[in-house]
Amino acid sequence: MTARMSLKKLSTHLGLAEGTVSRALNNYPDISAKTRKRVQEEAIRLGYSANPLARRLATGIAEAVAYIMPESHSSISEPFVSQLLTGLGDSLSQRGWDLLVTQSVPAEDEPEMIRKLVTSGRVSGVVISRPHKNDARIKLLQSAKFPFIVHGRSLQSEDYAWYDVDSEKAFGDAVDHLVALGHSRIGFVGAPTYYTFAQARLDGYRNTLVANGLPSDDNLIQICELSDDGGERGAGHLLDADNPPTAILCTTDVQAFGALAAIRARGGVPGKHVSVIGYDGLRIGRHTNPPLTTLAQPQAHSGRQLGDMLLAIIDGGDPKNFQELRSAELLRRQSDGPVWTERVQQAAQPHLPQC
Amino acid sequence: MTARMSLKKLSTHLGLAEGTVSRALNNYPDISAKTRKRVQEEAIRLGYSANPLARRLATGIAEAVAYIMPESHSSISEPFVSQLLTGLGDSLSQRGWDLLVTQSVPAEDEPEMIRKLVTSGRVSGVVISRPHKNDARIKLLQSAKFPFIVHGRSLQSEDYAWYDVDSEKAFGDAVDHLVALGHSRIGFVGAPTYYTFAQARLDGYRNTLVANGLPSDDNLIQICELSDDGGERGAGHLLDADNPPTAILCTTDVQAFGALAAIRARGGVPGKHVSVIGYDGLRIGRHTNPPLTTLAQPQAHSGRQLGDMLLAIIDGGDPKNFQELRSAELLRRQSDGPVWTERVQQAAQPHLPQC
DNA sequence: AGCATTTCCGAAAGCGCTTTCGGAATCAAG
DNA sequence: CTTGATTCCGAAAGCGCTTTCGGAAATGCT
Repeated sequence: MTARMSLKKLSTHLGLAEGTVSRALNNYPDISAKTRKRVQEEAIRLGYSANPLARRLATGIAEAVAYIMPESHSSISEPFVSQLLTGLGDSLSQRGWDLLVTQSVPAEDEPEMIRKLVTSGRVSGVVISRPHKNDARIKLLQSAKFPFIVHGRSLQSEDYAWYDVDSEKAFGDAVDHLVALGHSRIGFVGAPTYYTFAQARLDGYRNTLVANGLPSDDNLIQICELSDDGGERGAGHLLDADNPPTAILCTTDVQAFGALAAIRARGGVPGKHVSVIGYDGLRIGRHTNPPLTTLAQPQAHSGRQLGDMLLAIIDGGDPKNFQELRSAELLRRQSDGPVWTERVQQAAQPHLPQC
Repeated sequence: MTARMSLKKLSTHLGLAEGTVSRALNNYPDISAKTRKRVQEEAIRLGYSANPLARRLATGIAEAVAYIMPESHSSISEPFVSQLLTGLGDSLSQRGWDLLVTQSVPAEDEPEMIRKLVTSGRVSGVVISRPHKNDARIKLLQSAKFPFIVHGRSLQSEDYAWYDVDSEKAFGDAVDHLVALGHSRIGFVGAPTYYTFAQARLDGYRNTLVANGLPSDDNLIQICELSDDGGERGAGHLLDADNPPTAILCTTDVQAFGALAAIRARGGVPGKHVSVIGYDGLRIGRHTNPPLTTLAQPQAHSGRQLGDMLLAIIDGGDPKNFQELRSAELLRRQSDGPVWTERVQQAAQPHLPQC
């Protein structure tokens, strides 16, 4: 590999001052069209491109944003991270910016990590996932007046940018759907409610229950961790109680996988004896036993969207103008069905809705 | 946020020269223990830490490495990416280095992207995944004498660093296992063989077949894409042919999920009528129908390992000394079983091995 | 032709650090 | 009390760019 071309070499080669060449390359208006053309052509001919580190130091623009990895309690790799990063990378690469991935080290807490990140000047903005209802990171970034965007929302979400899916509404839809299928005892496998999304989904479940004239029974609610094991435990408790639910709503697909297992372990057939509905729309849900009915969020391009919005904010846009709420749709596969009774069973085999 | 502390301010505050303070902070031996202590304490008291961009420019060390995202043909998000990044991040953060995630933009090819990345000076090393048998990226990095490590191997792997799992051996083990269960017609759902891992797994399958005195029949081999749909198509072709296999080996778990679906779609019971074995050890395989028997690779800390090795190479270590071959283990769940025959069925219900 | 503009480029001062080099102060030895 | 060797720190030159500023050259005007 030949010695890297520098501005200095390029400028002496062209017989121009460094500053002139720099301005020509950056399309300053005070450079004649002729020399600008000459400079730019020679630059690409010699394969010159400015050293990003030097440029960043000189301009004070980091040309990079950081994605804060969600804390991974249970070493469950988040299935959405890869997709989100791809989208983010797409968005940033159009501008030639870098995507950093960071996580807090065990020794220090996350706000401290973010504080260091922000003050270090390594990045121009950050995106965070899975905010808590009262998220210290968000407050920190707000008070620092640092550009950021949230994948999700906290309780007070008026003053910053976010991209979220209305999971409260989604869970309402799911309850309506189950009620329409005849269910009146609907269980809920929740996640720790310091997560905003966990609270929202619980609210959607509860509120829609009452809206349908059904009681909201706390015995039908289990809060457990965001893993298949968590879901299995939670659903297990529900099923083992007196007067168990005939349907179970789970906060995430991964939990729902565990719920399916819990039902099968007790000799039941999910979708027949007990309905299960998850949330996320993971493709992998097509392969569970039975295929999982789920609330599918349109996360195909959420990363792209987050990136574009963050860039707009870094460019000076008002964060308040970048708040996007998408909605999830019920994707019926085979884990939901009409409420099961002996009568129905004798009359006819309960039909399984098709995917 | 108060104005960021700079070396200059800190040094005038201390009544020392900038250079002196810098050397004190960096533990140069020519600074007296007394002043060094004074400087370091005052630095942390005032919350000073060097601007990374300036340091990187001055030292010429990028203090960052890049992870090249595998090309995502089919928009299938790779389940292992998240875990790998976590491990990589762990390793790098100990040194305070950054982790960049990059991918090639549609407009340019991957080697070109890597060339730019390397010459830009933004990173001190790169890690790449899923190498081809004859990988242009590897050649490029080798000829540039740039520090890198490969997650996997190419055909010629003597001269660079890699971390890989012996999937040839793993597939041999799987064939032995199936033969021991009585199978003699074993199908193979492969991936494009420009991927080294795809070729290795195919080789392991073929060679072990002959080693067991069985013919290697090309009609039992289907090459298809790395997705559940690909696996379903491939397995479907196998099953629809004359004299179909009684067991199917799949290159990845995701493909195996599709194979399970193909069997079920034809009225068969995977693990009973037709055995299926995947590769990856994805946790999600516990929830398929039936739970997938798989070759589990110990990828829990592969990211960490890759990071540590790359750092050692950047520090001047000889890449040849950093080659690590791990092995995968057969994780029996319920998609494999003895070869199915009418006789066996009449004699007794085929038993399903437990997870 | 003469003056006021405008156009275009060179020079220089940073950006915030690191690192080499040399000299002043300190020390031990004669 | 010298001398030579050490110890410790200051000064300055970068790293490779950007950007402001001022002036020379070219242009417009009357």
